[in-house]
Amino acid sequence: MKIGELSKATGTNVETVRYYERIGLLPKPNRTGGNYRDYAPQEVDRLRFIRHARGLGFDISDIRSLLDLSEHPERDCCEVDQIATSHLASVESKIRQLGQLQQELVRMLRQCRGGQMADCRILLALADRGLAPHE
Amino acid sequence: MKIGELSKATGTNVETVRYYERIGLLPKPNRTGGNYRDYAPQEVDRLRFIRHARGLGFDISDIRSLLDLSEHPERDCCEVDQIATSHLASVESKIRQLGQLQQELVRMLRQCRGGQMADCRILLALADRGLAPHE
DNA sequence: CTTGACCCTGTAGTCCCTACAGGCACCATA
DNA sequence: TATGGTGCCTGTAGGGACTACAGGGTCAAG
Repeated sequence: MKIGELSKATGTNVETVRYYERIGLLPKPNRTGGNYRDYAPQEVDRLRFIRHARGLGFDISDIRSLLDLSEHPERDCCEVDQIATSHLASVESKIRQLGQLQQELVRMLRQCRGGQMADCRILLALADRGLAPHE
Repeated sequence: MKIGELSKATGTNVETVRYYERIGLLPKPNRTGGNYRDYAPQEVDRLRFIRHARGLGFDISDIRSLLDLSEHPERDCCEVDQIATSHLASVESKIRQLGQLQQELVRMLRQCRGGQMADCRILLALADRGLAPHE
């Protein structure tokens, strides 16, 4: 299976496949006579796994761990649980943060009554306090 | 006012201040005899504005526009409104996406009953389908 | 006069790709 | 057999928004 087919089968950009190989997330495949990468069918699964995990926001080092772990079927799966749990926590904290941003943006926008820049409430709101989006 | 004071007054990394200057977000300040940057007080406001907007997730090019607009007090503020509105939309869509991720992660984690890697539901869930986090 | 905190420039690294440039390999068609 | 088009190869640079040095200069206090 050539890189283009793997790419299509998994919905992954060809450049990304080569990138994953470069950083060691995908093993180096065999090569054909013409020096083309020649993938075994199970690489489709591995790459789907990677893409799905990336789609869920796991970072590459998490995925590296998950793949490593999955290659030791006899070991306990609590490490996997840990990675997923901590990722969930970070997703949830991001949701909370964004919720606050959203509220602040809504508040800013509600104050805008049109008019001139000089009185723009949005710019005022942005300028007003220091860093803190909270409070 | 030296760069370190500006940095403290705004809670911005010194390197970041120089970076903003390099990309033209902050004007080039005067220099002292010893070639130190010497900031006028209003730069504190400008930098606070920038950091606040960044904290709200506006990207640099948005901020550049907002700053440009704020320098034309006679113009209509609807462009500002537009930038903020479209940013709000993107925040809201990010929130929706993350909400879906969260649900999928929770679902995955609920299925984990501990045990061995070979039966790990989380790995299964990650491997199972193709790309789609949805459905 | 030396120490230490601060400042300077310039460059490289981070993360996760994406996008070339310049060149082979392969297959179908004329 | 020539040719064209597509796909593949390597290697490198870019992007966004910083961050982190290395290798120096400046300044105030002791």
